[in-house]
Order: sequence, then C-alpha cells, then structure tokens
Amino acid sequence: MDRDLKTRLKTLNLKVTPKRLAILEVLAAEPGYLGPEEVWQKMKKRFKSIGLPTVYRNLEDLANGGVLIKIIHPDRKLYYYFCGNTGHHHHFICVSCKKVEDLSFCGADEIEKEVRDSLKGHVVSHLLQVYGLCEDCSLSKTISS
Amino acid sequence: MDRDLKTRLKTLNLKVTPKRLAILEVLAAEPGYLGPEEVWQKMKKRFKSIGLPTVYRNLEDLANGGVLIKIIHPDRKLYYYFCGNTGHHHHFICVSCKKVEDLSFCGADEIEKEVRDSLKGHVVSHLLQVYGLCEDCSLSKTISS
DNA sequence: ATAGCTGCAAAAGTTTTGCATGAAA
DNA sequence: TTTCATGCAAAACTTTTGCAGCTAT
Repeated sequence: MDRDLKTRLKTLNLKVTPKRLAILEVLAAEPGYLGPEEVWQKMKKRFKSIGLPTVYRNLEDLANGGVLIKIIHPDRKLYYYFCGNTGHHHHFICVSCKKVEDLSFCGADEIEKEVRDSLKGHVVSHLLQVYGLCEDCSLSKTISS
Repeated sequence: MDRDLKTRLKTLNLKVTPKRLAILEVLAAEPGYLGPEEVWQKMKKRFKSIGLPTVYRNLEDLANGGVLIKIIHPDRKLYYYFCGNTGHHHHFICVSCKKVEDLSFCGADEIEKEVRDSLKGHVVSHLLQVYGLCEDCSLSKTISS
C-alpha cells in the first residue's frame, strides 16, 4: 500500500518526502474527509516539526493531482478526502458524523441536455453534494428524539 | 412589491429599516446572486454611510428567515440570492461572465432513492451547481479560438 | 547538482464581534 | 421606552506567500 502511494506520487512528478507520504497515508486511512487543521494535528504526532503551510500546500498539490478530492463544506472551510481509482462521482456527506460515501447518481446527461437545449450554452463542470444523515446517525437520532 | 417585502420582514420579526429594505430590494432585482461586497457597493450608491458589517448581518438574518438563499461558492465566499416564490432549484453559472441561470433539472428524487435504498440514510439537503459557458460567451470563445 | 520541499513569519482577505449611538415599534 | 439596528474599529480565522535553507532524485 505504501508502494502504491509512492507510485502515485511519482506519477504526478511529486517527490516522495516523508511528510507528503504521511499526509497521504493519513487521508487514505480516513473513512471521511479531514480539514488542513485536522491533518496538521495528526502530523504533529509523527513529526517533531511540521508547518501548517506544508500541510496546505501538500493537500492542494495532491488534490490537483487527483489523489485527493477537495470539497467545499458549508462552513466555508476546505476538506479533503482520499480518492481511490474511482472516476467522476459525487458524495453523500453525513452532517452528523462527517462520513463521506460515494453516490452513483450523477445527472450529467440530463444537465448537459438542459444546458444545451434551453440555455444554448455548454457545461464545463458540475458540483453535486448531498447532505444528510447516514444509517448509523439516522438510527441514533431516531432513538434519542 | 415593496409592500410584499415589508410584509415579509414583519413576518420575520425584523424591523423595517430603510437599509434592510434596500438590501432586500437589490437582491430581489438581481437575476443572479451577489456577495456581501457587491451588495455593499450597491448600497453605498444609495446611502451616504453604510457599513459592511450591516450588510453581512442583514444578509445572514434574511437568509435565516428564508427570504434569501445563501450559497457557498467554490471560491469559498458567501453569496446570496433572493428566494421569491420560486421553489427549490439549482443554477447554471457562466464561468466567463458570472451570469446565473435557473435550471429545472434537480435530481432530488433519484438522489433520495439512492440514499434511502443503498445507504439506508436520509437526505437533508443537496447542492447542485453547474459551471459552463452561456450562449453569449460560447459564441465569443468560438470566434476567438 | 538541481529542482523541488519545508519552516517560519508575515500577509492577505473575508467574515465576525464589541460597544456606543441612533431609529423603529 | 424598550428593543432592535447601525457604524466604526478592531478582532478572529482560515488560507496564502516570500524567502532562506534543506532534501530527494
């Protein structure tokens, strides 16, 4: 697995530094998404000295390389999560536990059709994010309320 | 129409001040969305003195009252648009001229079905934003490239 | 050797808060 | 008159940048 991560970094022409690899490992091991601050906290447990800007820069580079996906949360902060080899898809984000799950629904075809037919424009990209309660959080909400 | 806006403010237990009303009027007259800074610029043409915090506070209050809808743009800034009597819908945003157009496509039903059936969770809200080139910008891009 | 990383400190930019004054109900 | 709104200045926060020194290749 380390092997794979290193390979992915090399493919992107990013040097394999211990910190960069560690940032990637942390996110690869995370079921949901993390913000720069959270990643930094985890890094500080492993490296005696690591700067927050390093975390920001790496997250950005990794997201640009497609290894991570960057999402815009309604709190206006940045969050990133590890992107396996999955292609374009969208996410369900649990507003309670922050877990992220993949959705197969996309809607690209219908969107493209509407933009083409009624607006006479064309689509460059689209963003779909679904917020809700995951199974576990649905259950606990039901019990406690 | 002023009548309606005033009524909406009263319903929300918000006092009808000239500035609050003007902020609402500006957004009601806007086809797309505006950020606090843009709203402030427009306000400064109508009031000799108005503070940016006033704009922020009003936009927030109006959004909490459901008169405006607040969106988080990928640039991480806040934007608001007037929520007339149009129901839930999404937007096409021209990446070149920033024009916003309404989309009829939504996908809520399919999303809800997928979240219910495969994730066993439930949807609270969803965000769909489509970026592309509008008709006018498509044409000029075609000519110049 | 050289291109690319990192740390530190400082900057940038948006959004929020405190508080005294003024306006609406 | 009592509650809410506003202006101003300053704070709070997240994210970005500059630059000198260090590391991977």
